[in-house]
Amino acid sequence: MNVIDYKDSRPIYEQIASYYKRLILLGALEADEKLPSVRTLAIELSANPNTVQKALDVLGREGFIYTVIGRGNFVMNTDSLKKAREQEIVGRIAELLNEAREIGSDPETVIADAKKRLEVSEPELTVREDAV
Amino acid sequence: MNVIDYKDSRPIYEQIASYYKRLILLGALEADEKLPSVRTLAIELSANPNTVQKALDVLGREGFIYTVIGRGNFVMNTDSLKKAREQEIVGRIAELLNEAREIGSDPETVIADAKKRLEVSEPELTVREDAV
Amino acid sequence: MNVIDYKDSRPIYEQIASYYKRLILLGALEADEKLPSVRTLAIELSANPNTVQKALDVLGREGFIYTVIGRGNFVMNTDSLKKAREQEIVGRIAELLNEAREIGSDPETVIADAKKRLEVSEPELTVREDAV
Amino acid sequence: MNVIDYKDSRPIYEQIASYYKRLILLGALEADEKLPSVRTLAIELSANPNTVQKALDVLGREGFIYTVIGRGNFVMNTDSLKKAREQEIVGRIAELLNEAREIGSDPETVIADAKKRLEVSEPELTVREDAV
DNA sequence: GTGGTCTAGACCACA
DNA sequence: GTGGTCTAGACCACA
Repeated sequence: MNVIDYKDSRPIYEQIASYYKRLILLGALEADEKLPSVRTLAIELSANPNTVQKALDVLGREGFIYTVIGRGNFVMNTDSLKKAREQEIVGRIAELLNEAREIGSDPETVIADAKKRLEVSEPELTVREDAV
Repeated sequence: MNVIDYKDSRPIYEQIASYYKRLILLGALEADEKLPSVRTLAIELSANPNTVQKALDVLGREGFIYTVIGRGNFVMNTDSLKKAREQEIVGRIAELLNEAREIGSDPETVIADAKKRLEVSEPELTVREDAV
Repeated sequence: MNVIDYKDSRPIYEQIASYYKRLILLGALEADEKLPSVRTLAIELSANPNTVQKALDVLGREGFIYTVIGRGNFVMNTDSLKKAREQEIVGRIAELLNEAREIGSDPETVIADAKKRLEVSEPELTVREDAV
Repeated sequence: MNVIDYKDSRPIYEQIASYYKRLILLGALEADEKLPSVRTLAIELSANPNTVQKALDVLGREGFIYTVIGRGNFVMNTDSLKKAREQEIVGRIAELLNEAREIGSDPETVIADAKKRLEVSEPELTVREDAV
């Protein structure tokens, strides 16, 4: 699988963890779904089993999966995870807006510019723009 | 000085570089102002001169300071640096908003929540927005 | 290996970096090929590991190699690097021709003289130009 | 005078030497003309007298000026200097063209591109192009 | 094993 | 005095 990007400066275990965080938050993996074994994942991802184990440790520590010894790793229910991540995002954006203001940029302008860069994904809206 | 935080996972040279980037972008240091010498900084920051040197290398490479051998390090003009940083902030916020949308959060709500967390500094403006 | 020349006024780390830039641009090292480890290179080049590390930092920063911690340093794809270097060469020659003109030399003569000094490698082509 | 550029990475003594080399090769200073004293130059250039002396040392060593002890520094006759510089330029261009060829660029294309970047300075030619 | 960081201390060019 | 380079050697994160 093309999960690991060697040109990415982040460590491999973190890339793997990020990949699964994303799948879980997006709902691509359901709550209580079992993940493949460490060995299987290592083969699928072409990574060292130690590295995969470290990624799973991170996912467990951050509440994305839970482990049942002897049975495997399972996906945690994501509702609270989503809320937590949303709060992280809110906090991070607030920090960035503060910094922007500190260096003399108007937060509203920054927000407007950021919105322009949002990937299009609301077809109705786009259509209506065309209709005008 | 309390610039270095050993609990911070970032390397010391990067913490020092970040600290000065911030001072420079905020305008706390003026263009062409001379920084303290490497040796002086090392003492002030309780770091090794080599580590300070590495931090200054980073700052030089990224256009925050320029060096005159035998004279010292000087602060670069920050106009273009500020614009570049603003663009970084815009891009980062756009990424975060995209991620929020992916996990099912409304970008507008996220923005509204982030604004609430902005350090208060322009109360009248906020009030007038409500009044409109 | 005879990479380091102590009579050369350039620092050792830069000589090492230049050496590898050349190998990479010439295609002597292929994309994604692994370089020897820092420690191995240090022994081969008779330099200190820190110095080798600094050379690799330069190569990484300038886009010639990428690093996977715990795995090693790898050669970057060189297409864009070659184009960038070609543009550098064009710019440098333009500067030199301007200077030649300023001191009263004819740029065309200078170019013709420079061509005569090109290492011979396509004799037929030169002959045919004369024949035209 | 605006000879020294602190943002230039070259040492100050070299910037001063370059400045005078240029003036001499351009003919702006005539053969056997006397240069101002070290002290005077130091003031005019806002530089340290030691630094000015070092620049003059370089100019003397490379044959651009000669010193009469107790009388001052004088400009050398520039004919041979110009020829030497022209040969340096020819050699450097040849090196660059060789390098271009090594990385797969066509020397003729490189030359053509470099010519396009030459600063315009031959009005008649330009006019004729318009006339065509 | 592999790269990255840091300290300590020496030595050099430059102003 | 000021910055830049280099060696020696230790220690850490990562795979």
